[in-house]
Amino acid sequence: MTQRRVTLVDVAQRASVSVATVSRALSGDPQISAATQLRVRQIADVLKYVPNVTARSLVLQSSATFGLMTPDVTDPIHGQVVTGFQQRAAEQGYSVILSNGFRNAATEQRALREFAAHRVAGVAVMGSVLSQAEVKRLLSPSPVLFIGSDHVPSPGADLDLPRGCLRPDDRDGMNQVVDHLIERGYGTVAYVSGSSGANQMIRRDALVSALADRGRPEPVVHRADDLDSGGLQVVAAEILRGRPDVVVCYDDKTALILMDELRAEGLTIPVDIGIVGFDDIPFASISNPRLTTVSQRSDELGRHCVDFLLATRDRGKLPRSQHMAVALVVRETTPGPSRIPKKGKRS
Amino acid sequence: MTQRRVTLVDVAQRASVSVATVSRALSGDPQISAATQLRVRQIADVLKYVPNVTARSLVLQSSATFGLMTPDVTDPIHGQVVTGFQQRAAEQGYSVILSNGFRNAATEQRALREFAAHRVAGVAVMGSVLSQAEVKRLLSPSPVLFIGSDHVPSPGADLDLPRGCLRPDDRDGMNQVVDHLIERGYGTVAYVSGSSGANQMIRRDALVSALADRGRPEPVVHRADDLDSGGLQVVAAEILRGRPDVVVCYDDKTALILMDELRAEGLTIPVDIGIVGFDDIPFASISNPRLTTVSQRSDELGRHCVDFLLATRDRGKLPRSQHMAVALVVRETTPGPSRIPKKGKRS
DNA sequence: AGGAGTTCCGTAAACGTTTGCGGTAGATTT
DNA sequence: AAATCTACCGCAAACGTTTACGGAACTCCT
Repeated sequence: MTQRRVTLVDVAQRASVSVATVSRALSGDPQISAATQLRVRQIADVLKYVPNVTARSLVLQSSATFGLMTPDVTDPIHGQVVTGFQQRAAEQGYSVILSNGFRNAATEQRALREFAAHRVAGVAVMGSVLSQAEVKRLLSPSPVLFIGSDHVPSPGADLDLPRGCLRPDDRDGMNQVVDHLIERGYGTVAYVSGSSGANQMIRRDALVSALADRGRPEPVVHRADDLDSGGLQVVAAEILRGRPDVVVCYDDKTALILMDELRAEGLTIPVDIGIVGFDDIPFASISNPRLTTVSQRSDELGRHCVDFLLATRDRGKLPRSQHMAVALVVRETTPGPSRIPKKGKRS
Repeated sequence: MTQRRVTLVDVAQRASVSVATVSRALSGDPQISAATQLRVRQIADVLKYVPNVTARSLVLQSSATFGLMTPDVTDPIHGQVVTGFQQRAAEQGYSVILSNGFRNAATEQRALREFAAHRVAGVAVMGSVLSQAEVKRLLSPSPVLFIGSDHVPSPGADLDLPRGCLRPDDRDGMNQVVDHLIERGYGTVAYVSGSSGANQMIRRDALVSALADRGRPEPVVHRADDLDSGGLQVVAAEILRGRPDVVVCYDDKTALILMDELRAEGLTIPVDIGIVGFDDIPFASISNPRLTTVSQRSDELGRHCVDFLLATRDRGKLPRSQHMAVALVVRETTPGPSRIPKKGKRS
């Protein structure tokens, strides 16, 4: 804390060259002779020189830093995205500033302002309660990428695709789910939404479309706003009254909590009722019974985000919005309404 | 991307004052008249001025930024610490750069160097595979705080306490666990370690001490290095042979996976065997059966970390190492060896 | 009326980099 | 021997802040 950190001038003095030469030598500028480069590098090494990125950012007018805002890293699905994002960013020499928005407008605004103050090279936002316009306004002119947002073209539209959104292919996922449900002989299906705003609607709509496309009756949808404080308890009660054959949930977290509530109500899964989740978080594969869900490579999504941002830097504008591939993974919570699950190894 | 961002100069020109005045006005310096302050603030507002923290950091020789290195945010327990850390940091006007070390020495070194390059105001490190000395060396002179490390005084020592470590009170936790186990009539107990290095030893030692203090036989300890790729499968097989009454696990994640493996082997929990975890991650309370575990407020731990770091800034040296309070929460996996669990509401 | 205080603001240096431009020395050509 | 070229390197400006210091204008006292 007290001693000064070693700077370029220290290295320069020790090497009897100018700071310019040191800077160039360390960056491998061919203008500097190989001999000098080596010598400078060695001296920088023994002096334990660490470049000051804030100074560098200042002159370069851009910091090798990305901002990443999530509702809450505690959620496994967010954690995976964050991990992938940070990992890929590090590979490309970028740091990432993390901020939790907690689905609170004021907190999110503060977080985005913080990113702007840091002059980040780009920002990825997931599950914001703010409008995309406001987010862009706060961050401008840094490129922003929306993870799991809805400005993604429907299969019909082709021209003038929206840009800067990345989300799992809910439509495909729900199609797979419904096909599976039909094959297993389920009749009535219910849907229970999670807590995140616009996000869940997309997924819900994907389910109702999938059902409709196959001539199936509409699902009854239950809405749970507050997952953590017993919001699913009332949903469980509703479901107990309705008694659908299977309930598909907004995400695995919702599904897992719901399973607990349903068990508390005396139901046994999957004998009395089937459950399907979405995301395939790690705990989905070790729950009891193991959860059938649609798997998305969230870490890949995170990694892809920084590639998106990097491409923006190179090409000047954000790439087109994209869907990430998903895949249904059938486990133990959807054996078919009449079949009794058999104990055994994992799927 | 293309347009320039508004700086102090822009505001100064518009307000017909000097940049110094603008700077002071925005920071509420009493040297500037109230009238001028108001006017400057308004102009800064309409111009949407956002201060450039990299420039500020450069002149202040310290960036309002903390570094936080975790093995992997995907782990819920780490996610909670990160969340608490970031939240408290934001409250204090600090940003946090997140980096995953993945328990890989080279990756961790890169991450720490990155922190040093950012001239962070402090760093919190959890679950590193590097030695504390090396971490300090890489980061010097920034203060470093070790989360879950072992330089914590044993209850005997009092003088010259080590500094800069924060971890849950494993000893107290394991005492509570063992008391509970005895009360419930468990006889033989096994321990299975997780994957994190020095960390798990502390917890294991806490368990064996707790057992020894109460005149109980030593636990047989199983070691699982690789949680994700079936490392617990062989442990489950071992346990099947040993058939202890109860197995206490390094953490909830280990416990939950082990439960799954044990079920796959045909055991039913808790009738055939009891399980206790550590951490009380969210999924511990909704597993089937619900996991009894010792709860630590990981988010509080994270928050406390930034207070630690802040205190270091003010007082010049790191505060003494501390234990965080923990509390046993009894749920359904330890009803006693003979009792059959009854269905019902959560504990 | 002149000096001392007070209040308010501007000047300029500094933080550690990067990089365009110019310069020097030696080598090569005329 | 003068001129051109090449290879290497230094000078200095710039990035956007903060803050010590000085200075102008005004008030108040004697």
